[in-house]
Amino acid sequence: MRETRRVPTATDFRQMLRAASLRVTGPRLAVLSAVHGHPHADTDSIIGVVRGELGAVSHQAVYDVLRALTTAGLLRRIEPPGSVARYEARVGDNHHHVVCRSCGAIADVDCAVGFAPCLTASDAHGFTIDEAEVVYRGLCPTCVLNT
Amino acid sequence: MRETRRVPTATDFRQMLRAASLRVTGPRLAVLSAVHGHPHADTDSIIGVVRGELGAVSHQAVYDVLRALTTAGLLRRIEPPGSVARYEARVGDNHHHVVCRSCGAIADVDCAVGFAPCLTASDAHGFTIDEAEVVYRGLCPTCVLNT
DNA sequence: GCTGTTAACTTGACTGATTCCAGAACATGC
DNA sequence: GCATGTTCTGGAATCAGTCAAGTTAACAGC
Repeated sequence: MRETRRVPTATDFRQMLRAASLRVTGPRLAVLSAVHGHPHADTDSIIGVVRGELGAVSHQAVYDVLRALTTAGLLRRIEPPGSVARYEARVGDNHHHVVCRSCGAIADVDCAVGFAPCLTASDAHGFTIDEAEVVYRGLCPTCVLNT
Repeated sequence: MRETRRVPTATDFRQMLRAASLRVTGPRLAVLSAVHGHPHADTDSIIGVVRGELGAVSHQAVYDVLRALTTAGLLRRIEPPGSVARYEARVGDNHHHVVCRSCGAIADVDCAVGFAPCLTASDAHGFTIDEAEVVYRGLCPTCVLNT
């Protein structure tokens, strides 16, 4: 059902940027790579990873790149309640997240109820709904053990 | 199915506070009243409403009261992505929210799929899930017209 | 009703995430 | 190569929310 997700190479990243008509720069490649390698990482971690790879990069550049890549659709920004913004590289598939109440760990969850889970709200007050984002809350395996 | 929701009086708020073993103070009554009267209001609006009623109240007091009432279960804190924290007085019933992409308006939505909508995630990575929060995104009636 | 205890409020400073700005550096089309 | 428009740098600003110390006031017990 799910083929092995090949780890994208620098060339892949390059092509993704070109396809989005964005210039290919060091910070952008590094950010793309960092997010692919560290799903659900917050901005600060990403800055750390990028700096580890490139040396000195301003936090401003990372914020800028993250926003550019997000609006270009190469990244997805998620904002779990009680946490700072995080980014992930899985885009385009309708998946959601579990957040651990205790340690804040995040994992991906494919929705069980098909592709548009709760899109059929009973009474939407006249809103035109086009997306439903689900955040599950609970305890991760580690925290369950330490209860 | 749904009886008329009586607007709570100051006496009701008083009793709610006592029931939660919280002291009855002016700021607390004013905050409770403000949130009941302005659902989905952000902290700043609540501060405004409370000051309009009581005169000078420190923002710290309002933050403090909001947290106390939230942990006591009298209020619910919601954090829509891209917006600051908001509070509402509907607690205890499993309902969700629609957020307008354009103007940020928020409305309540009762979940269509019963009482525990998407709690059955297909693969929860070993997480023990106990709650699902759904945020619908779309356009409110007003913004649909202005498209 | 008075009083002591202790929770709640005030004041003011502070943190941490994010954004804005102006100038320097750079990728890319010609 | 060169011009040009975008991107990056560094610093400062903003904004929601938190911390800490001291003062005030709710309310339980007399």
